[in-house]
Amino acid sequence: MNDFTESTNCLNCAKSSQCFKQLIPSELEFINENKTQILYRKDENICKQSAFASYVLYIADGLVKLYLESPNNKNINIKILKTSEFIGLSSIYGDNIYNYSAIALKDSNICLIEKESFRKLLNNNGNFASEIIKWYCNNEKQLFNKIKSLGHKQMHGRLADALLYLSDEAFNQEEIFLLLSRKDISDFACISTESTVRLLAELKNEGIIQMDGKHIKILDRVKLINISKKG
Amino acid sequence: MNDFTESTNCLNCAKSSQCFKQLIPSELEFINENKTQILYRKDENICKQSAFASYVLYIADGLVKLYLESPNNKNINIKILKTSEFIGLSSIYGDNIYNYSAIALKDSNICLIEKESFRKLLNNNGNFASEIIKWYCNNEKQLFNKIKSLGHKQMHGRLADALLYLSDEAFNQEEIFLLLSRKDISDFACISTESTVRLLAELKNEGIIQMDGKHIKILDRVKLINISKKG
DNA sequence: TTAAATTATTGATATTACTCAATATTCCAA
DNA sequence: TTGGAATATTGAGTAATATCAATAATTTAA
Repeated sequence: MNDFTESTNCLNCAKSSQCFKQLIPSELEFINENKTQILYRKDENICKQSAFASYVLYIADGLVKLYLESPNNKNINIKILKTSEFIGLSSIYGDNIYNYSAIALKDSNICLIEKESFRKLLNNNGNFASEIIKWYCNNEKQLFNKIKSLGHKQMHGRLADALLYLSDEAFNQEEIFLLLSRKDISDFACISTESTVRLLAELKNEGIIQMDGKHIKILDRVKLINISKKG
Repeated sequence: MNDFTESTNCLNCAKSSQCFKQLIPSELEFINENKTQILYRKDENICKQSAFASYVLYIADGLVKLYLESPNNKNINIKILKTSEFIGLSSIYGDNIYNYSAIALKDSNICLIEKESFRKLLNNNGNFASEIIKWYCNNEKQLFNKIKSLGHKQMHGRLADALLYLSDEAFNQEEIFLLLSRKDISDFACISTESTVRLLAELKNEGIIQMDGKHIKILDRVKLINISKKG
């Protein structure tokens, strides 16, 4: 963590998102004055669905799981966020509450940015706002993929989608699966934990994945994509 | 339709969205020069999933169904858009293709706005961009609701969600259900058409809805909300 | 290190919801 | 108006998947 103590100043932050590059120095200074950085330990709650949202959160360094909470402990995992990503962006103009919960998958440095300041920057700097819109374009596509997976696919297809997502090269250096329980995986696929276990065993038998405890590796991505397509 | 012939000029368009109010006259003029208005007849395709997206579409007047296409005619209906709403916003910065298909539920006047011009405005006018971000905040919330509905709810809850959405007061003057087939309703709930028919009959028997052919009216919204909550 | 708690696994069963098939109804065009 | 196509409805059978229960393995905390 020590290499980030130096970057608590936004002006020379090494983990800056593309959108911040659109800001002029005085604007960056403005952000810097209206943010706090907090270290969340693994498994700590970063934000809670339905809670009052005063800040936009930015992952200076870390790994975070976003999920929707439902009654009966039936959560839905939405995605895993990495360094340089935002949490709770939509609270800027939405209901002033977080629409989801977030938990640290490993120790994470999170910047809390005053919502009001963020709004001011959006209004004053169209390039900055455009970058945020860019983020939303991509975000929407991801949510559509989730909806497609949940809408009409059955177990096999859903789990394939979850595994493909979690093994995406975007997470290359992170051993994501080591940080997830079977329930986490099933909450990504939105199937029962028992079904997840059974299907994972199947995939292992078929040589599509390699599995040893929490360690899971995709051996045959093409077959997995086919399972996903077949639904 | 006739009362819109006069508003093909953006500067005095009566159906202007909140975001356009952020534009100065020269910017409105700029939009006006880079858009075309087209009348789509009921049931006509307005945009097609995966097709090349050159325009951002704006509903000057009409009613449009957005849906995701999957193989096997298993579509997923996402939402119904009314006058003053955008279609295909995310193609501005995304993959340059439409992420969904759209069809006119009734005759609709659609403005096709050059993507490049739209981008230019976003970059130059933070207030305009902020309004678009506002739209995205709300959009995200809706998609999360969809995901919650599809993730762990079973038939009854899903259909309740679909009916609650379609009977929302936001559509007050539109007799939405008259424009939808049973398959449309089931594609909103993501359940089979046969199940939809059976459940609708149940709801009618229980006095929760009134139904006569395509005409459906919610009689007991509270009970429907309970069904939705119970999942 | 050991006991307790949590998580993972497996099997059997029950529920859910789809598919298929048959029929009825509605819509549409000639 | 009338026949044909599309849509809606109903029933029966089946496939998919969750739940429950029991056990095993792993993790955690004292």
